[in-house]
Amino acid sequence: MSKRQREFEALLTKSKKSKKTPRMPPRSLPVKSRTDAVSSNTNSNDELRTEQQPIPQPPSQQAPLPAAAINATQSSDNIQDAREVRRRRKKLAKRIELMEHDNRTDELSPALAHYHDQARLIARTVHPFMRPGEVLLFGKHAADDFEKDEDAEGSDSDESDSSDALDDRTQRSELKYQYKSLLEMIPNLKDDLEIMDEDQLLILSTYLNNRVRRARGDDGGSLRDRMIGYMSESGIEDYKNPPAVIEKFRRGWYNWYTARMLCPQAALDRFDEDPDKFCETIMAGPEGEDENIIKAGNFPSFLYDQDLADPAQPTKGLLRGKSLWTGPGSARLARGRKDKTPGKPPIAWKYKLDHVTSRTLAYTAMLVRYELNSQTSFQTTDVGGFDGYDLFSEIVDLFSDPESQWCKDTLDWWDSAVFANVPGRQKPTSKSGPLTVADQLRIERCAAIKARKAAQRSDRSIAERPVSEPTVSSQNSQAVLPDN
DNA sequence: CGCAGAGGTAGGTGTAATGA
DNA sequence: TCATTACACCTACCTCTGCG
Repeated sequence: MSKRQREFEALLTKSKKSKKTPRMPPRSLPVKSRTDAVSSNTNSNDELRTEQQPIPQPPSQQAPLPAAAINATQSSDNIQDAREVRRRRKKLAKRIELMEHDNRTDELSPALAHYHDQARLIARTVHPFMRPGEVLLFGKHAADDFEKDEDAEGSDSDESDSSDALDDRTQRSELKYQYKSLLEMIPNLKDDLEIMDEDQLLILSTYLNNRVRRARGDDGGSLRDRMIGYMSESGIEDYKNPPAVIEKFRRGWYNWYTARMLCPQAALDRFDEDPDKFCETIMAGPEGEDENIIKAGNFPSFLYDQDLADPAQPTKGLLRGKSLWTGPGSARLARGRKDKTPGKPPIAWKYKLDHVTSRTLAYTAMLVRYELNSQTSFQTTDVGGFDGYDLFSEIVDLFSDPESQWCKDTLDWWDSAVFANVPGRQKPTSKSGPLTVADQLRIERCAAIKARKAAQRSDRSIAERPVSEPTVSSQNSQAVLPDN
């Protein structure tokens, strides 16, 4: 564990302890007491405040300045600023109070509906195992170091860098990405963090964490039984009639149906030769040449479209599967869900997601992997040395070069085969046949916008390097199409 | 040992949209 | 307007863990 990570852990632990010490039975706590607690907590804010963020005080408590130094305009500005900070603090305290209430009662306050929706989207579009507390602490205390990090990333990495240092940089980079995503998704977060104290941060973290966990649970549940239905489409005669129900503890390597889906695509021939022997090898803990056989980097067969898969080309047919995002009714439709379909709209419709990102795909893959295995409680590790966290990272990494042909083809496929009918989405232009005038104008318009954005990016590039990850979709950044 | 909280599951309920 | 559909997500309940 890196030094910085230990510092985060210590801060997180400290936050938890400081919260637990004065904990009272929440149900018996009268509303007034809770209000008092929230407002009194704002004082402990001082402990965490950085030097760059002076403590705003009401004008009456500010030390008097020498009369000669007082500029009338400045004085007026100070009063305005202090009022503004007081106003923000008040609003924040109210919001945190509601969150604390929701945390305690498991209710959903209507005033926080947007926070609730965005929080549920975190697991789905940023990281299924995000620890909001760690990310927020990182952002609050390390945001100033971002520039230094980016300078360091920009310099040629020293070959003598230890793997620990590399891990540390990777972790920081991931935390930075998650923090920036949170800023995009959670309303007012940047402003709130500036004035938020330790306890408020903990309440917000718990609020986000509860919703991340629930969204993950709900999505897993909705996939659980659908998975069995999809098996009948494997195309292999022996696997076309799976049992209607396979209990969770009988999945994984305990039966051929789920085992074949978990088997690495590259090892399917070996699996088909003797499925029982293959399963035994995995469950006994693969050794020697087989040690890495089911490591996350050897992508399991369920991630492939078996009609396209080609042993000579490991990426062919990869990541073209069914959709969590457009609902089960869409899984067998050529262009995804129809625009006009009875029933409550699925996730992609609700959040206006009109394309996938590496992270939404990785999230879905991880959930499916878990639903196929025999574990009865959610864990990232599984028999045979498999690690779900690695699977997530490996899939995100597949898209690290957005210019690669595979990356473009895969995202194009998702655009046309799954998200083609999302309302309000730009319809992809037909690749064959003459373009209409509107098509030509649209292409010109897109090209002009792209050129303008590229120019703006290059202007900013000195002061601010772009995050390497693809943009996370959110309600605030809807309709961002991948650059392909 | 009891309590509280975290993390999980199953099943019921709510709801947005369609179409008669 | 109302029945139907197909989904999201809420609720109740469970187990496990940490703490006093």
